[in-house]
Amino acid sequence: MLRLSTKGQYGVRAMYEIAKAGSIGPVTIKQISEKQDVSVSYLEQILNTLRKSGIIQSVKGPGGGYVLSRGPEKISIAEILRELEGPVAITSCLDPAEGCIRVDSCVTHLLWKSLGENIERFLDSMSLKDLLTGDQLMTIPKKPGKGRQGKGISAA
Amino acid sequence: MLRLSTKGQYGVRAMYEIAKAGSIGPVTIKQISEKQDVSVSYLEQILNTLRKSGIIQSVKGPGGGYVLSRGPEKISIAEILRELEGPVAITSCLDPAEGCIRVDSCVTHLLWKSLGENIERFLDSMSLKDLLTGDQLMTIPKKPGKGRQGKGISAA
DNA sequence: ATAATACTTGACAGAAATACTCGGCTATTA
DNA sequence: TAATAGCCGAGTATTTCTGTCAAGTATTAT
Repeated sequence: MLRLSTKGQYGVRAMYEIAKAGSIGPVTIKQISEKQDVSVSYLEQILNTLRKSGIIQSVKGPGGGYVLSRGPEKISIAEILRELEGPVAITSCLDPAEGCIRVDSCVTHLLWKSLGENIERFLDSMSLKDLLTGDQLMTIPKKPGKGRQGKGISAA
Repeated sequence: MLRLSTKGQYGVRAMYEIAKAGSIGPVTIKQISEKQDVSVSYLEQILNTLRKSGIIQSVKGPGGGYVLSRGPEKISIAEILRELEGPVAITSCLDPAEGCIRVDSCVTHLLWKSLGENIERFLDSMSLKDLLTGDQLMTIPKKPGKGRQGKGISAA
């Protein structure tokens, strides 16, 4: 349940590649395609959306590619996903584009709303920078408890 | 993004109706259908799944219907959704039924894993009982800040 | 017994969303 | 001016979702 579309996933991975290049220079779609194993065509579509939102900028011509518009610590995962997939909307009721007909009579309304807020809070708190510095996290033992686990993972 | 299927939503609403009847007696599919405005056919499918998982029991014949197998405080929303939609799996990588080919090379793996755990913790902490006693919550003012907001809504 | 009630099961079908591909165009620079 | 690299919109195959339908089984009131 609650699966993220590939578009969102690829988008974050693409942003990671752009962020990783950092000050080295623009990253081409082809490079991202090879490193992340996603087709050039599909990436064009994804990166185009992200460019229009102002989160990245493109440089045309030879030596061109994509660069971040801001520092990686100022770009949240939430922002990337929101641009590609719209706002978090557990139910159509909670989708600002659709609206709810029953609101008050729907006993589960608040439940889904809370869950959505919980998720957004998590995604807002995670930045591209966290992804960059988090490479080491990959080697952390399966069982949580020790080591840094990223932020925003507080429970009830 | 991250929408829950109607199956899961209807499932929770159906469970709510069964829980609400409580000790009064079994609730028929027809009653749930009318109160929650979901077709009988579709509910049959949903309730059958929930019955097989042992979360509810059916009583056949006239005067029959469905009853909870345990107290509403012992049935979490997570359990209901898991039966109907499978485990939380933000990406196919994290779906136990599919598995991940890249695990270590996938920089976003831990990110999605943390998000998934965060969501599960939330859903695990919410029970049917919370839904029952939460009717009053519906009238809480739109802006959060005051009043009880349910549990598990802690931020980073 | 038997009729009425109610759950049980599996197949199937239309709609919608997803996950891409394709072809041609525009801008930049060596 | 030619090569590079992004820009753009339409189109399509696939999958998933969201349900419907029909025939069957079990139980109980009368």
